[in-house]
Amino acid sequence: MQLTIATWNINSLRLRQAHLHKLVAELSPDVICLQETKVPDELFPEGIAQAINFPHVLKRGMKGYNGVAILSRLPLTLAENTPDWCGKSDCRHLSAEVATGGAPVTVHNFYVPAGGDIPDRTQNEKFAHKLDFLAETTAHFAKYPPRRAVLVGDLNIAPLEHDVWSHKQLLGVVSHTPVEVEGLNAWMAQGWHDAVRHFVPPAEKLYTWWSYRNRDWAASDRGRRLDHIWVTQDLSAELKSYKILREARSWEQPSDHVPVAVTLSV
DNA sequence: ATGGTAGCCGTGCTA
Repeated sequence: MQLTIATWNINSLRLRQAHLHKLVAELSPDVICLQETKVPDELFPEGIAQAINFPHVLKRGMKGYNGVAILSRLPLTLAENTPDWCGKSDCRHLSAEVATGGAPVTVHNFYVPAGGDIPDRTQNEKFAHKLDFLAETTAHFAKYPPRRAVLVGDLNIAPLEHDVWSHKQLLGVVSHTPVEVEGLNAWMAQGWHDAVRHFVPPAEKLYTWWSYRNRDWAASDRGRRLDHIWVTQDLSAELKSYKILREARSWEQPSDHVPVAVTLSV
């Protein structure tokens, strides 16, 4: 069967429930991974998953910040005992097994710390947290090599030169600094393959996020590719297509991120 | 070099 997995930093699930209908119409996903849901589990709007016919829901949310969720058409089994990253219990990761026609597929949904403004771990503890988070995920997947897995999320790093609108101007800006890129690449090297760059040559500009702090995001087009989909090497030959839903940045009261999806045979 | 906007919740924090 074909499996389509979408990822989206929705920046408040309760505020943008209606957008999920559009996401489903445009991408026809089987699994939707959300970040920055910004809703505690007890206030999670269960009705929205029913309304879009995604009966299987896992969520890990908190008040005000962060929060991740997985909505699925296919049965999910929560992966228990995943690490408490950096000991913060701050709702940045959910992992589940998805029941498919064939063998199950493991999905990881991550929301990596943004890292604050100053790219120096001694001056900025949020940047230190981001680097520590990358080191922990790298060590985790080195210890437990992933198989038949898909990793998605807002990883808050644009690793390639053409994942940002200006490589030179962003080299010192958090999300594109060499130390972050090195950390992300070390993580990816633990068995992962970039499923979107699989389809798009590195010289081609590719963005999934455009700042709110811009009067005309489309005209200036100062984007970054912060949202990613990776697959394990055993699934890379099964990749069929990808889509970045750029038009979502123009939806009414939009998120600053747009959905990304990949389809593979499983 | 600076400021710009958005969402949550309180008059600031995080992105």
